[in-house]
Amino acid sequence: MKLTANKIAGVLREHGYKLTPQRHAVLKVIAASYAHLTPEAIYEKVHLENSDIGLVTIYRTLDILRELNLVCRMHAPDGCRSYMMRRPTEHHHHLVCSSCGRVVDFAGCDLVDLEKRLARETRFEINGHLLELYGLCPDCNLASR
Amino acid sequence: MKLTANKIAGVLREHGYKLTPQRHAVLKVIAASYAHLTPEAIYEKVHLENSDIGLVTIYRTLDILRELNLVCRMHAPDGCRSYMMRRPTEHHHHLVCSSCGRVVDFAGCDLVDLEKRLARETRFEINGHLLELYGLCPDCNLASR
DNA sequence: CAGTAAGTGAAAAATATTATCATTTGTAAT
DNA sequence: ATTACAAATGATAATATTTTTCACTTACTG
Ligand SMILES: [Zn+2]
Ligand SMILES: [Zn+2]
Ligand SMILES: [Zn+2]
Ligand SMILES: [Zn+2]
Repeated sequence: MKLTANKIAGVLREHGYKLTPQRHAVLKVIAASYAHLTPEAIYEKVHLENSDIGLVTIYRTLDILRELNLVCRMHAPDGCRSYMMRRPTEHHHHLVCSSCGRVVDFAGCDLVDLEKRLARETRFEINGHLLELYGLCPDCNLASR
Repeated sequence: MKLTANKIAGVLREHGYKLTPQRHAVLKVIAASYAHLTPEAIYEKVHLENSDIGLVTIYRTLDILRELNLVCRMHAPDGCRSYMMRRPTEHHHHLVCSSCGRVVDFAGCDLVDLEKRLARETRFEINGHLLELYGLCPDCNLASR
């Protein structure tokens, strides 16, 4: 995981944002996790180390991290708002374990043919898509036998 | 649109639900629309004709209609909970106009190859997906020039 | 070290959804 | 038709989620 404090500071400053301990704490929690996390979950994890951060700041920070492409906001099987470290820089999607929340990023969604076909058939101008795959990760799958 | 009152009544009764005027009103509003509607929007439309239906009943009714596969619950570009008449009976997805909300259903999402590849690579047991396409319908596209 | 704009926390407000409960009503059996 | 009763409803309250406001604090600049 190549997310040095320096790099974060750089990205924030580049865009005129200050590097506050709160922002650092939030990013640290997200960077440490390979599962998606809700704002509430992030709040709780942040609190274990740093108990004077308000939930509001979590929300505000997440908005900024999202804007700077440092995190992905995603739709989990059980909720429409959670966040992940953004690890691939290119267009990608998420395969999510509905039991433990673990996420595997994948590229190559390859919807262009479908989109072309539909654009032709419907005359829509298609400009985006939402795609998430759900399932059970190997660990949870074994555990459930 | 082949949604006769009789047919609705039948589906409801088959599953032990009563056919109330409220349920009929909700379904009528949804059946008349080719755009996705939020619970609030449905509430407002229902009220134009029938002002004594509570929002709670809208929610309850939508749950049931969803369970009976009479409506689709979907993710719109601007919100994670809206409803559409379910017109195709088979597995399908939605192409949504982000300006007017109009929805075109389409089948043939064809994610099986992708899912197979990922199942092999990740050892996940994949059991579902969320897919919505977004764009501008021909009318809104023209209007925006 | 200031000076200052940006950031923060606490609280309140705005939204969205679900639960509770007394009353009403659709249905089916008289 | 009348009745019996489980199911459904509306009003209200409760819960949950997200945003706004504002006085105070702090990270950055020079
Ligand atoms: Zn991602
Ligand atoms: Zn994609
Ligand atoms: Zn549909
Ligand atoms: Zn599909």
